[in-house]
Amino acid sequence: MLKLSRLTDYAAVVMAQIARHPQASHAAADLAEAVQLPHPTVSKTLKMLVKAGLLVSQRGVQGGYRLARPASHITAADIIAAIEGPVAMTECSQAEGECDLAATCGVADNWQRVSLAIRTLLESVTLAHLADTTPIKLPVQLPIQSISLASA
Amino acid sequence: MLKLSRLTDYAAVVMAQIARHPQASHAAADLAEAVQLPHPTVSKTLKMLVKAGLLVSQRGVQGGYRLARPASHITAADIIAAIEGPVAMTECSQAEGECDLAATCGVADNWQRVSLAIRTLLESVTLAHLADTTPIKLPVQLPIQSISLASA
DNA sequence: TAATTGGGTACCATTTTAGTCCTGTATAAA
DNA sequence: TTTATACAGGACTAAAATGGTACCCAATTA
Repeated sequence: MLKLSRLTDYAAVVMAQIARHPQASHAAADLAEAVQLPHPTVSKTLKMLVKAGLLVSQRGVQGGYRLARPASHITAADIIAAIEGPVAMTECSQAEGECDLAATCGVADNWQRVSLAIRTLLESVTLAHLADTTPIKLPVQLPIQSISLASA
Repeated sequence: MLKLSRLTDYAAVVMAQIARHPQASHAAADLAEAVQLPHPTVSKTLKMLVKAGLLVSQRGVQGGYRLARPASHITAADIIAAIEGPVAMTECSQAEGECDLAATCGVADNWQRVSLAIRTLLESVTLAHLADTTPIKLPVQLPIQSISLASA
């Protein structure tokens, strides 16, 4: 299904929540309340986002989390990578060494191109887009079609 | 990682193998040999592809598998869906009923737009592309960029 | 009728994921 | 300096998904 993990979903929701009030410091408990998810789980997610450098944290009274940089400079790919690791479609596309089956595979190159296209797409969607409640109007039909046609 | 399952990877490899010899009937054992994967696993994958309507099978002596339609009319999205179910990024984007958290989610709409863009991309890549050993040249930089800009 | 080849399904082992909890540490206010 | 607050890090468990195998049945053809 090419599905995101549930934690990644949480991460996006939480990041969006923070992005809507960028000047404030957000405690984990407050965020959990705001998005109606269990505190420990939200907390775990936040820690991962800090480790990935998307959030900065402040301990102690009045502490909490803030964006590490403007929402327009944080991409969907960043958020996904923070929770799930590098965005890649196949195992061989992230392994260092060659895949044992490279000789008989025959699709590796083109899969990687598709993977790259998806990554580029995800890098072009920012947290600012996601946090905005007004829809992004994606004119997917035409530009995307042109990608496949390029090979024909 | 937005990664495909390993079986999906196998499916793509096997489909590409069949697509390169579209007129022949391919027995599961022969395909397993050709792609250097265990027979039972390849067999399982083939059954899923038949059930999804991407391959047709013939039992008995000289039986085997063939493409159900030309490789140019089978998409990457078809293959992924055959193994993993419908292509969707989030759980809520495939569930019938509303998500309980819809009220506090705040990113649902735009995630779905991203999901749609990816699906459209995957639908634009055909098995003919994947089976071709010459690379598809994807000019991803420009057209994809234009998608995000459309919201700005 | 016998050999071949796919269909369907059940099953198990392993890995991944989700979720919780506990202990430690930094901060700020009293 | 003490104390309450809030994050850091990691261990741990339970549940689910995944990968892989095996078995028996059905269809086809020689």
